[in-house]
Amino acid sequence: MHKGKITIHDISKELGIDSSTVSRALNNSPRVSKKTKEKISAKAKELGYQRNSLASKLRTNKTHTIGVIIPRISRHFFASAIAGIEETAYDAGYDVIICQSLDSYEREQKLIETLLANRVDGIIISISMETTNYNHLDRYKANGFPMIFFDRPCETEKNTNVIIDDFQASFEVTEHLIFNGYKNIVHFSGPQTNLLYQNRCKGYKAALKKHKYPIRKEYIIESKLMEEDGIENAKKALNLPNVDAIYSANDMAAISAMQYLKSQNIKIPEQIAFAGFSNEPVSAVIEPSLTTVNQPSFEMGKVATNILFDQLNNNTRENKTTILEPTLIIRNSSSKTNNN
Amino acid sequence: MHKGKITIHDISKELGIDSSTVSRALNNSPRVSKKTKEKISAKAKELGYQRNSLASKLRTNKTHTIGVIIPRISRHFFASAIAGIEETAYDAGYDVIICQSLDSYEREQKLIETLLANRVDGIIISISMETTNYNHLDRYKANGFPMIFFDRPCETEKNTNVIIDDFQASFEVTEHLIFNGYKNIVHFSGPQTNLLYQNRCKGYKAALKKHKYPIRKEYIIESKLMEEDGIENAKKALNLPNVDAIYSANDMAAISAMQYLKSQNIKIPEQIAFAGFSNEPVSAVIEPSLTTVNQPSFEMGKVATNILFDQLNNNTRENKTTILEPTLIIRNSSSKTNNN
DNA sequence: CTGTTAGCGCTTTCAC
DNA sequence: GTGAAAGCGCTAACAG
Repeated sequence: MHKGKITIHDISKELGIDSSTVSRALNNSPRVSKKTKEKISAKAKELGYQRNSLASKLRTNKTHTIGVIIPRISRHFFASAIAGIEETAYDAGYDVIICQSLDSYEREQKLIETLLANRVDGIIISISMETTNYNHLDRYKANGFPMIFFDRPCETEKNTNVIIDDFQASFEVTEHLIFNGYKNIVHFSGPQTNLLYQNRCKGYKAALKKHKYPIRKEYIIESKLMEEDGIENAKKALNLPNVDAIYSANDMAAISAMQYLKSQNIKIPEQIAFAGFSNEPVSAVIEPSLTTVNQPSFEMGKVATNILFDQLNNNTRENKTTILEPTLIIRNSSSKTNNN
Repeated sequence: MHKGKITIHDISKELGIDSSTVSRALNNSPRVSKKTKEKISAKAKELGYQRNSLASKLRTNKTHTIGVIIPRISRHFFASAIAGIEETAYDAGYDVIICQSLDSYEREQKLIETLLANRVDGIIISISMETTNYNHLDRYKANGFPMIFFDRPCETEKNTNVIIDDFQASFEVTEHLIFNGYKNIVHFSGPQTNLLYQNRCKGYKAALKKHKYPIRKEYIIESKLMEEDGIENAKKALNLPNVDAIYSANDMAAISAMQYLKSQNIKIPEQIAFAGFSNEPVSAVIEPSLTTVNQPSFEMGKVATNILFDQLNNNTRENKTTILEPTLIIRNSSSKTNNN
């Protein structure tokens, strides 16, 4: 019986082979004979040897691990992005550590510290909505630590971002509503702390402007990304005159708003048409007529990871911004038929 | 300028203080004077010192990290359980590594290897649906490595499990349907590889038996936990005569089945009543009349983590099974009114 | 093909 | 209150 963990030295002693050879064998070095390898791996299995990655990582100064920080895993968009990240990473022999910031700046900061203390090789991050200054990031970027931002852009000139063209997508979905006869389009926006919601808001305004529709401040309803917000948003929208369409740039608000409207027996899209950003499969279930801009979440994850690997392998750190194409999903014709 | 990472030795040299003192100071040891501590932490900040957790963990043989393996983060139940785990762990100063098995046995095995190689202090796991033998777990449990199973029970006599009483919950929801006048209740079940779905199935049968209703094999429809399965399930159910209620023990199947039925304009619950397990908030949105058994996912996470900490702190490994109470949510009266 | 040796960055006795 | 020295488990020159 052995107390504590088995090390290569235990194998070494039992076999009378030096621990360096054991190490090489276990790493499948070509410089060890097949016979020795077999003996060693047999003994390793017998003793229940379990490699100590910490020691290995410390020694080699390589962890083969990437850190991922996202607001919440429960959001479909992020869960799907993670799937893309993991697939790409695992294929390349990398491990992935997933962390949630819960959209808290403080937590985000701590997570970055922890990931760096654990010497991850790079970080893929979608910054929290509370994050308005980037001091906690600049320090590491200055040292050439690879950081890839996705979904929520971060100073696009100075960083590597993987995003969609939020302005354009927002413009198109708004115009889609206009083409279908809707005039009084409420916009549910998100926290204006981040470029993402700023750009979506700009796209909405630009579409209105192009078609010479008025831009009314009270028609732009801002909120956080919480489920509760949707109900508030819906109530506010109902208090406005003549609303015939809602374009929500914010999944959470959209879904819970629809839920609320339904519970009040306010039908969608007969009285109100919904359109908006959403990767939540639920939205289609709640309202099959919903028009949505689906972001390529899985692909985003893959692309971000590949860019990170590029940077790691070629030791480059260029700050390019990659823009992916979203998909406008028009589930059925939701034209406005009655002109009241 | 310094190339590479700053270590305590860099601070030590710059200050002419031994690295052991630097280490003590950085760990806030009471055996270092306040003045020295201040000097050291100032210099650390100045140099951009970033502690190397790997070295620390290797040396102390303590990682203050727990591993969590769940099938998928995108499932609301698991995302919520993770929230409970993280909250408890962070409060205790522990880090959490989240991994998804994607319900693959092979992947689960590898993840366990990786977590153990990284010397996590314990693992909280909800085993994959493909997992039918526990060899990959027994080896570590035999060594006294702490493993807490939750949601999906694993050999309850031999392990520490945190579960709900699936039999009882299933019995109650089935009986609830019976009390409301439903007679021909289809049961959507999950993979029979795991006790969980076995027990839910038994509960269903027991309720029928108690009320002297026939148990018909074709009324029990088994499937995996995939979204696609729901559609198949729904089709199968529609082919059966006289179905007036469906009790799904499987969230995914339930949701996509409802989605399918809706798309076919088959109304719920007028022709068919649904009831079942679900922590997905969406279910309430899709069908406000749905009766569901909600599992205390967040609490499960907290409880599992606390049990793990108990075992770690008191160095005990008793195999008790903790049974939590689910909530039967009856959203509105879904009695069968017409007796056709 | 295998052994010797040094050291990754940190903590922790043991001295003083 | 601080320093000296050893070592966690592993890998990687360098020899032979």
